[in-house]
Amino acid sequence: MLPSNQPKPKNNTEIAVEKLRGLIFSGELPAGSNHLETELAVRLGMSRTPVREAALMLEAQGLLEVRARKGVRILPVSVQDMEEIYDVLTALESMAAGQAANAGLDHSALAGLEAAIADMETALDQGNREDWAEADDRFHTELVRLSGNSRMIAIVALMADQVRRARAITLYLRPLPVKSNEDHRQVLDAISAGDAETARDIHKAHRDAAKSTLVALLKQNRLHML
Amino acid sequence: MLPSNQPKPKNNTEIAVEKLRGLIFSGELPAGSNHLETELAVRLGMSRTPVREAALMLEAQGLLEVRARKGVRILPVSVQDMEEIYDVLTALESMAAGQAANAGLDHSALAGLEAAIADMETALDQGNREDWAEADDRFHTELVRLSGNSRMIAIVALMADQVRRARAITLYLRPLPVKSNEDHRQVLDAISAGDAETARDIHKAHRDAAKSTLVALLKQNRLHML
DNA sequence: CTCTGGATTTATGTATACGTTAATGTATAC
DNA sequence: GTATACATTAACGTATACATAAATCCAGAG
Repeated sequence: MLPSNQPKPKNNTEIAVEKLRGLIFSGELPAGSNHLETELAVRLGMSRTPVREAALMLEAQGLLEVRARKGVRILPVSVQDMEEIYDVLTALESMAAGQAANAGLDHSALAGLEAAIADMETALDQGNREDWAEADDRFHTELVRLSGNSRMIAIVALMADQVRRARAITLYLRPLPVKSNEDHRQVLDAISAGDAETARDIHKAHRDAAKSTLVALLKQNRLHML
Repeated sequence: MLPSNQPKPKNNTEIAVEKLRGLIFSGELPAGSNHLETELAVRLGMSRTPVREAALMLEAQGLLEVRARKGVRILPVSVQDMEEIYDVLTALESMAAGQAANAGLDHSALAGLEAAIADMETALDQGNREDWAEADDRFHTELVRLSGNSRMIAIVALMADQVRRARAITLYLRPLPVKSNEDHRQVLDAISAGDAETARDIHKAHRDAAKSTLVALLKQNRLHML
């Protein structure tokens, strides 16, 4: 079978999950806002059943909250939430970096990381923060993907989702991430060299620094909720 | 308000989640088995709607799979699954151990860990594997609880759920966990001493060893699926 | 005897109706 | 003027009916 790029037929519940995620990330359903199931059903052009099922799934993913007679509430992300999420990401990604170093991956297997770093550098030179953020995200996703651990991949994706809005806001508040790019390069070098401990340690330090920077930024700007 | 031990009123979906979890862990719904929604609804004494919603939630938790026209399938846990889960637990718990060491916790805050270790030692002396497993579980849960990271706590609980059946089976196959108890004690000592790096490293080594033991045991006994 | 095509069955996916319950608003008593 | 109790309302939780699509079964041809 040829690689089918056909969008496989999805049921309405899956469609509702995707649409709601889109509405949340785009800010059309802002953090803290409440929405009745009926209202969302009309908006998505389907009945309450799939909308309700989608809401329950998104609740499990930590994006919203289903409350009796109050509708679904889009969960805001507090500074404390950000700290929690960064810690989880740090723990999992650092392990992934160590495992990648131990896996003895050849050059081609590391091409994804290499490309992400190159793109980050290009974006940085051009001062294009959006592109940098995309490539940075790609680096972290790829790092975890190399672990081959499906649970790790899923958890990291979930956590990344939860901070997506906050990152978009702080993207233009933070200093240009020059140090960050150096860190990424060092992590890749350690993985190439098969040095698991260095890969782990550098990545952990990188993430911890990113967390500190972000938290300080949020507090400076009085952004306690996002 | 006095501490209300009244079981707070739960809706049928929550009840269905609990009952289904119970049926899965008890083995009444064995790994790999398929069950129609209607059938489960009759069994739980409610209509399909809450059963279906519960199934979707349990699917998000990785305990089963909802397939169109094939009913829900209780997911078996393969050796590879166990490896993945142990790696996630290792990463998160190790970080938690390090954070606990850095938190400067006093003796009373560590009482839970202390008690768990004491219970493990008692159970070991008596050769009571069930009690040992319970106390071991408590140690790991408590370690993560000390981090105060609600996401970490939730993820660890989820992962622990998925290996619960497998652990019950291997509990009587494995050698008596003498080394394990020594490890726990060392982790607690490092936390007490505020030595984050040692706490992290020892705990990681402990978990990695546990994973190796378990995987070897499963393969020796041809238990590829649980 | 095997394989193919179509009819049939059946379980899910979805819509909808209804009961339940909590929130809101109003009226009355203090 | 305030507080309380009751009526009203509105949204969810649940049951159920129905549409849809896949799996099964059977017949007929090769």
